[in-house]
Amino acid sequence: MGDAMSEAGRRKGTDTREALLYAAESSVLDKGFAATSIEELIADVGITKSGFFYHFPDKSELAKALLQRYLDREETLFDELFARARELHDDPLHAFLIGLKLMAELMADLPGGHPGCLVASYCYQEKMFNRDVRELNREGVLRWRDRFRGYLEEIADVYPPRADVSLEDMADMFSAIADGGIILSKVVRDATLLPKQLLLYREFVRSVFLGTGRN
Amino acid sequence: MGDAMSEAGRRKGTDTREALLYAAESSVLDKGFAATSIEELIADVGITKSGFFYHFPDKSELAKALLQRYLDREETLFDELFARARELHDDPLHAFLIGLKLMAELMADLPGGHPGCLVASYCYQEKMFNRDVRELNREGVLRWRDRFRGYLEEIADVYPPRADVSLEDMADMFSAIADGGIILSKVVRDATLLPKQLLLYREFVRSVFLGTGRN
DNA sequence: TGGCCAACTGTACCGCGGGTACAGTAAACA
DNA sequence: TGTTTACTGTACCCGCGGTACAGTTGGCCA
Repeated sequence: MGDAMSEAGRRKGTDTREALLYAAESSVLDKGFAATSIEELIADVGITKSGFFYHFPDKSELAKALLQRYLDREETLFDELFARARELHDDPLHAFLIGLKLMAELMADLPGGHPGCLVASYCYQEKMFNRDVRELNREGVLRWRDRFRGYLEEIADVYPPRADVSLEDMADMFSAIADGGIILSKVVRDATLLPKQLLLYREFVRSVFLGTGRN
Repeated sequence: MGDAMSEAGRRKGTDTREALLYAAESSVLDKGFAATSIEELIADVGITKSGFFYHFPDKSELAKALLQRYLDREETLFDELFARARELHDDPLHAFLIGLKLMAELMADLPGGHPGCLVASYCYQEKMFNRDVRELNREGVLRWRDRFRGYLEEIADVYPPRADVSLEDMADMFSAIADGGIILSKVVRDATLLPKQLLLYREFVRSVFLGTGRN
């Protein structure tokens, strides 16, 4: 497809594997896992069917590797983004708000809009996947929860929050808003909706710890 | 499967069609549209392949009918729920907050948790569907936006909101939270997460129009 | 009573794609 | 020189979407 990471200068095994995963990811996000044919992937990458089965014993191993790669990438993205935010402001609340702003800007700058979240994609095809993959998905979301709960608890030590909101639920809310915002953007075909939702979440966090400046 | 609406006392055409849609919906939400085989549906319903193609010229017509039916059902659910809320309180803000509470309770009472949102499912398999179906999906989400924006504008006439939040974005936020909350609940396998997210959205709406009681 | 029509069944067939099973090979490395 | 890595080539099975009809059955209507 003329994409980066297609047939061009490869060779050397791990590159082919990486190219398969790259091709598979966009196809899975567009059509779903079941409709992503191995034949299509090997055509993109320029190998034979035997070549595919050399790298992945079956299609479910592709699914697993794909999700693992996705979760790892998200993890390092969050690490880098919130580390950068912390460099820009030492206060945990303002650092977090800066991090959310950076995230919104990042999402706004994606050329064709956000390509989609593999966790959500897999969620709506869960019966296609074995226990391993489903557990991987679950652990991924729970790691996001832990990360954000950590940030929020650190904030709550400095800024006592309103009593009646659970920090765990607020942490989960980020995942919900992100996944929901991606769906919104994709279905309505308006790439600005995802960053707007992230900024609304930011507003909510602000109001919980700083108040609305009203009443 | 011993479900309601399987082989039992049917006959008479529209019932068979309805049974096919019923069987298709749960399968699509579990495995995705592509992995939902016609053979599986006709086995559930107890007809032959020819019988299926009598009701739907091809699989994509099944997809369309399925989504249409889903959107209609959601529409009447929202209508009834917020009409009931309006009966319980005449003030638009408090009626809306009651409506969100009712919605959260409804979601909490679903036996096996929320089965999933077809809009989200289709969104992650968009390339499988033709322009008709994609447009139907888009219009469905835009109708949700209009509905909630209507509620929020009515509220804003009485309770001047904080200047820096867009009512349209807040309306979209409901869809995002609902779809995100469903994904959260399904992936983590904790049915309480969806109602919790809906109540957090309720908190946000409250704080925007009534303030947090802080600062 | 006859005829029409809706709602199917039955049969037969095509092509694609996932998956299996090997045997063979070219290049890099040790 | 031999082994390992990363493949290619060939051949084949089966499930499933989809096509194409011809035939059947029960109910309603004239």
